[in-house]
Parts: sequence; structure tokens; C-alpha cells
Amino acid sequence: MGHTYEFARPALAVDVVVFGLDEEDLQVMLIQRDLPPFDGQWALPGGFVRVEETLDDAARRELVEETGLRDIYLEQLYTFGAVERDPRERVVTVAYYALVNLEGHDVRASTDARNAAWFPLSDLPELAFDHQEILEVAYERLRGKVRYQPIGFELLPDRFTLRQLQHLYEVILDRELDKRNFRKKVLAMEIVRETKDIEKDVAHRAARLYRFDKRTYDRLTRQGFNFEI
Amino acid sequence: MGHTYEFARPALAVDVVVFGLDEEDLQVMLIQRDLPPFDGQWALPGGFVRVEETLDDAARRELVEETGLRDIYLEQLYTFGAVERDPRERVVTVAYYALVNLEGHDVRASTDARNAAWFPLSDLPELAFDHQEILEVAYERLRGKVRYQPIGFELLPDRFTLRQLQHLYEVILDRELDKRNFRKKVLAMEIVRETKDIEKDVAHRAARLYRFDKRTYDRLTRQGFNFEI
DNA sequence: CCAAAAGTGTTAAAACTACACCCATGA
DNA sequence: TCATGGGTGTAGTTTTAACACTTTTGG
Repeated sequence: MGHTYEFARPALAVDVVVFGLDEEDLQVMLIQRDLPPFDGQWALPGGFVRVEETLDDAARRELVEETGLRDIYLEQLYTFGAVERDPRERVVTVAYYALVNLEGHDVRASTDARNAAWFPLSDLPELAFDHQEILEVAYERLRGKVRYQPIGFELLPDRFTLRQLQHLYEVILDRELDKRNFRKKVLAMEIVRETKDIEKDVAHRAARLYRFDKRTYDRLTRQGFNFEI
Repeated sequence: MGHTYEFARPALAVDVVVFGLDEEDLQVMLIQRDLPPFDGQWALPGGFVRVEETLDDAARRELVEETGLRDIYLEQLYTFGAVERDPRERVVTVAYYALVNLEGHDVRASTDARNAAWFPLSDLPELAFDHQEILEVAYERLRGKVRYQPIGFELLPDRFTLRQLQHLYEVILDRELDKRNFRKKVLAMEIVRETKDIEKDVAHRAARLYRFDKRTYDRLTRQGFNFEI
């Protein structure tokens, strides 16, 4: 970087893969485009980075503007720079992924989210640009990271049952886990704390609710503990 | 991304953290700047992205131009977008890290590398821009990734002793490993193959040379095997 | 013959896996 | 009273961790 810019500049954008979880599936939030290129097709929420905002700020701003989602877990994923990825001109995009608890956030509460909708990961429409590839990289990252960082809790409500937690891992890792072994492991780590409450309105015995104990997690981590499912 | 660019654009750069390993230490390649800002200070090799090249191409081009290093392991790290990270103007940089075998590549063979030099990670000069932070993120990534991806071999010559391999992990992970357990584990994975040769010119019993067997690694990986040290 | 690193096995503890039944609740 | 999921323990196997001595080679 020994000299100033003497060439044409690529444009710089951000795109966000928002994952949500319901009782069935991992879901992804998509936006239906209403302008060319790819008019009418579904795409990841995103937009251009302004010169006076950080990349994280740009991603959060676009999320609010396009989906109404705010204050959610957001992490940078990868930067995609294929020369022809946007047919209009050279656009490099910094991709993020976000995790959101589907029960706690209502997309439709947003003003400008007429074209936003959740799709199950297993049944996505055709996506604009290289967004299919971005989404695959995001899912790959989520699957890898969820095993050794306690990010999965971001997909659950504040208080959750161990069944919900196990279901989360089963959906993301795409394999079944043994109930007894899973509970033993999670409880042995001491990073989920039992609350005094139980589920409501279920047609069977109600399960105990637990809470992720971030303080204990941070303390244990400083002592060399490694989270792993 | 529903509209074209109506704002000023950030400039886009790449920077590369090149790691090398010798008998002592992890080393990092730095460039001494000869222009403001930070004139005379050391910095990561890097430069602006051209509009007709991919990010990977830009990183490789800058590496060749500034250090003479080519055909080395290179992987995207993270994109840094703090608004004031460059005092001249808004510059977003896509950081990479690279791994190189110090025995196999001579920096001084490069034409334009008068200002390039290796520094031990444990004794770095003050760096320009936010390059100290980039370097810390790169080291963190290397430390995390080396345990579950066979990238460490990139830091060694084609044929290496098990001692060299163990030393590599000890330096990167910053802790001692048990010789017998380490050998057992590595050999049990069957991804390093014994050669028929041994070390030369050592003042003690010469160790057997091994080679990383990428074909076997790929085959095992397809079968669900997970590398882990 | 000395210094330096190569090479090699065993045992105890811990972690992991597989597996089945009774219990509580609401409909 | 039935359907549904909640909740619990054990035994066999595998993996990990700790640990010390003999061999080979060049100087």
C-alpha cells in the first residue's frame, strides 16, 4: 500500500445470511428484488457500504432497512470478489451471517419488509447473483462453528428446553443425537443453568426451562475450558 | 442491493500476513514503507485491488511484487473496515494469511524486495495502520485452524521429520507435546507417509523423513475422517 | 566415549457410545 | 386411559495422558 489509488475502484457491498430456527427446520430470510438485475428473484438482504460507516454498521443498517431485524447476532463470514459476480459492474461483497430466534422477532413488524420472507434451507428458490454460493458457505460455517462456540443459543429464546437445544444441534449438524448422552454432556459443562420454570401449554409433561449462562461460560473459557458438542 | 451506487466508494485493498517457520520461531514477513503515511515504518505486504482482478489474484500479485513469494498457500482471513484505519481516506482491506516453507523460498531472490524482511512473531517492530490487529487475528486463526486442518505442512519442506512436525505444533500452539503420544497420533492417522530417506548432516542419529500424503488425506476426508491434533 | 536426538509400550483415567424403561401431563 | 414427550443409569469400548529407557550417529 505504498501509493494512492490510481485505478478504477470496485464497488463494495454487504450481504447477510439470516438463519432462524423453528420446530422443523433451519430457515433463511430472503428479499424479493424489485429492480433489475434479477428483478423479481429472491436474494440475500444487503446493499452498498457507505463511506462513513463500518462494515458491521452497513450490515446492521441493511438488515433493519430490508427486514426490520435489529439487535441480533451478526458475524462476518467471507468476502466474495469474483469479477463477474454482479452483471452491472464490479462489486465486491462482504458477506455476514446472522442468527435470530424466530419466536422473538417478527419480520412483519418492519415497515419496509413487504418483500421479506423466511424459506426453509431445504427448499430455497433460485437466488440472484452468487447468493446461493454465499449461503452454502454460511451454512458450512454455521455447522462448523456451532460445535465449538456457544452460538446456537442465539437461535433459541432466552429460556429453552433441553429438547429444543438438542433439536437445534440435530437440525444444524443433520444427524440424530442420543438424548441421554446429550443431556449428560450439556449439563456437565455447567453453562446452561436451570430456571425454576417449565414449559407452558404443551399436551404432555412440561419440560424444565434452562438459560445459557454467559457469565459462567466466559469464566470457564478464561480458565481454558473448551465448549464442544 | 436493489439500486446502483449513489454514494462515495470506499477504496478496497488486500493485505497479507505471511507466516514462515524456522527452528526457533514463527516468523512474519514485513515490508518497510518508503512513502507516507507511516513512511519508514514496517507494514504487511499489500495494495489496492484492481477492478478486473479477483481478491485472491490481488493478494497473489501483491505478494509477488513486494516479496517475490509465489505459489504459496494463501487463504482469506477477514475484512477490516474501521472508518479511520487509513488516515488518507476510507480504505477497506481484505486480509489474507499465507504459509510458506522458509527453506524453500528465498525472499532475497525477488527483484523488488529490497525492503522485505522476516521478523519473529515474538519480537515485531511497530506496524503501520491497523496491521498489528490484522496480524493478531491471523495468528489466532492459524492457531485455531492448524489443529483441525492439515495446513501446518505448508510451513515445512516437502519431506520432514516427525520432530519438525511436532516442533511446528509446539510453536504454533505455544505448549509442549509428548513425543510418544504425538508420534502415535500422527502415524495412526496414516496421512504422513514414511519415505526411504533420512536427515543429512546432523550431529546425532538421523531421523526418518516423512511426506504429507494429500491423496490419502482427501480419501479419508471423503469417508468422514476428521484430522485433529 | 560423549552429546544429542531418535525411537519405542504400558497403564490408569477419562470420555464416549449404545441402549430401555418409568413418569408426568393434558386431551 | 391414552398419547406424548420428560427424565434417568450402566456397562463396554475407545481415547487420552503420563511416563523412561535404549539406540544410533557424528564429533
